[in-house]
Amino acid sequence: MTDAAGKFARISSTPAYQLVADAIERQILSGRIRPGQPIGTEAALVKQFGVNRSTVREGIRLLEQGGLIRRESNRRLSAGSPHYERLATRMSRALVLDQVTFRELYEAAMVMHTATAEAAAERATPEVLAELEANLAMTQRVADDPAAVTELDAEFHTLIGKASQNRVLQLAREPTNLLIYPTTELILRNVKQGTPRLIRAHRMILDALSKHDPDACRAWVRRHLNDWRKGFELAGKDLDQPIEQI
Amino acid sequence: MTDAAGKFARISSTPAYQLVADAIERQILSGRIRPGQPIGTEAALVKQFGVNRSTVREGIRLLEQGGLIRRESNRRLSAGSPHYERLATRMSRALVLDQVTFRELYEAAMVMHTATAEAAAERATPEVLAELEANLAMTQRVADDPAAVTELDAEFHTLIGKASQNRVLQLAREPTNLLIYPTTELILRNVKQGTPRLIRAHRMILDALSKHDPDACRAWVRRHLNDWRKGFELAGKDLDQPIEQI
DNA sequence: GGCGGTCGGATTGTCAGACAAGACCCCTAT
DNA sequence: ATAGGGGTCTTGTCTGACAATCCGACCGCC
Repeated sequence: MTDAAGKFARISSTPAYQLVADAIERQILSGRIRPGQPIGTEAALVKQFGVNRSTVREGIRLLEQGGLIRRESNRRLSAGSPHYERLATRMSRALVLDQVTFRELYEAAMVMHTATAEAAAERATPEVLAELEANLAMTQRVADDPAAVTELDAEFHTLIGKASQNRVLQLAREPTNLLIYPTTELILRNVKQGTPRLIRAHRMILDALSKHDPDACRAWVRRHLNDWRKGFELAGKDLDQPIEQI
Repeated sequence: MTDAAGKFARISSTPAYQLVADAIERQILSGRIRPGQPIGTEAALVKQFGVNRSTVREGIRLLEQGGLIRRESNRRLSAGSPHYERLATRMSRALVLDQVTFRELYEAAMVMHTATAEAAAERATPEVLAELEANLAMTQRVADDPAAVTELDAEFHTLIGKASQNRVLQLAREPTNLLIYPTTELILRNVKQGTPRLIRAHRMILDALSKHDPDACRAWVRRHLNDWRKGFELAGKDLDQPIEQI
């Protein structure tokens, strides 16, 4: 990017509130302030940085949205590791704004969900299996309520992510989960076979997980996702359409 | 907010600056304000929302960090779709703070990078192939500078993401890219065979992409990642260690 | 007529100070 | 010992102000 010798570096004066935010961020990332530990009061920060309270507050706001700082119930600010859920919503929002198509979503979900399921089959603990079992039982109980089934479906897949014990995969997967979620309800309402097929798929996936059988697990997740795609098309949607806002 | 009659309303008491941020965010997400379009001036927002300028500014800061709003060269604020790079750094930061291990990173990268490469083999355009070719040529030229090779390696993999034409996968993958990156240099410095093997792998991957051969592409990416893992262990690191900060 | 310099308005970044509403804390009265 | 009361601290919001900068318009000069 830097070419001929005569050019000078692009001048960029960083605003003070940005510097404040950077400083606090470094403190947290370097571990000097542990997650959960309270950040100083605004007055203290004013003294430390030697700037006005308004400036400090603007700097804090920069970090607050990112989740690096969160408000306790007391309104007091403390450092907090940004949790995945928040990041995931942000990611899916970016994808929506970028007008990603359902085909891209489907393809990516296929890759990541099968991989997660495979890992989960190898490592699922009895605790997670119990949670999944409870989830499935609840799904069967509310089978005639598409909204409830949809919600439980999302939870089911999040639980599989948990079972995989791979947080990188979990984070990478979560946005697709969020984006698939709103269409599931639409499908369940429009496609008769939807709910029974969903429950059957969950049953088989859970069985495969219990038996620690990665291949069966992968196969059924694949089938489950294909069902989703077919239901999507049956509901009269086009796969190459951009996904809509949530 | 104000209810004198009884204790009915569970007071949510959202701060005003948060409300301002939410309002602006809705405007952008709903498409009423297109990316790149300037948001009003602070004075205008003050008038619209009926709050003080400080409050408006705090609201703006909330969005600024997320990339929903960005400063033009004029310092003027305009809407902007948050781009992946920024999100990716946020995601990798979260993973670091969560003390994710290298094994998790390796496993997730294996899944997503092979899938991306496969998709890229099917869809790579001549333009991207040319970019990759240029990248590889440059890598060979600076083969004795680990830092430069590392940087070009990261770019190589980002280009493969681009070639896959799947933005969901691209976003999901990017954090692993960022996290692998800093260790690559370490490996290249400590392992003699590192650079030639890296170049050879890139060569083979690029050939497979050119021939639109997904299987070969997948195989070589897999080998490339295994090299990374082995190099990591050869450099005396433990796969089950949490990844360090960037 | 084209060019560069200058000026004024608009906008952002920063500051000082103030006040209300809660949250917190310590102290006391029962 | 516990409930209540008051003082202090902290955050959220507002008012007002000023410097730096940017932008556009205007003006004089070649």
